[in-house]
Amino acid sequence: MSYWLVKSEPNTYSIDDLKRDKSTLWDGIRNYQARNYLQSMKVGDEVLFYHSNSEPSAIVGLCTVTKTAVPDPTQFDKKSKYYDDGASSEKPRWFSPTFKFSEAFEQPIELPALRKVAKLKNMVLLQRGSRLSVHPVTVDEFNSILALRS
DNA sequence: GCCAACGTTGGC
DNA sequence: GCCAACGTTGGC
Repeated sequence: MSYWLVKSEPNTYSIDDLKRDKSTLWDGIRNYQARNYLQSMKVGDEVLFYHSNSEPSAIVGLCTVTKTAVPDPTQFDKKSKYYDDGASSEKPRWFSPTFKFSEAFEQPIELPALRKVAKLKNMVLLQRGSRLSVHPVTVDEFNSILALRS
């Protein structure tokens, strides 16, 4: 099993939206490295849900991969802001797994708190200038983060 | 709102 | 294939 972290701006799609929807297709990702990670997600993988551009930014919950990636339908939708001219149904470029809501933390684990944890100092999220919106988390990092839940 | 970091685009 | 210009992300 693998562990991941995904970012979302809460005014775009929040953990509460996922809680309400119960399950969601993770679409609209337009970065190749993030795309490759989305494609390698397996059913049962655990995914930390992070609110970016938030006050404060924080890890706010947990979800689970319930379906491996399929072609992201928004790349074919001319009306979508994620439409991609260079993608076709024969040659899709972007892919989306499905996540199921698992848990919303009672207390979000805020970015400053994460920075204080020695074990997390190498975490991708905390690297200077890290903008990657989907990335792997080690099992140690994952467990350290869950241990911070109150 | 500012700006650093980084990815992408396109001219050459 | 280089690299300048530009766009986006995201912390502060």
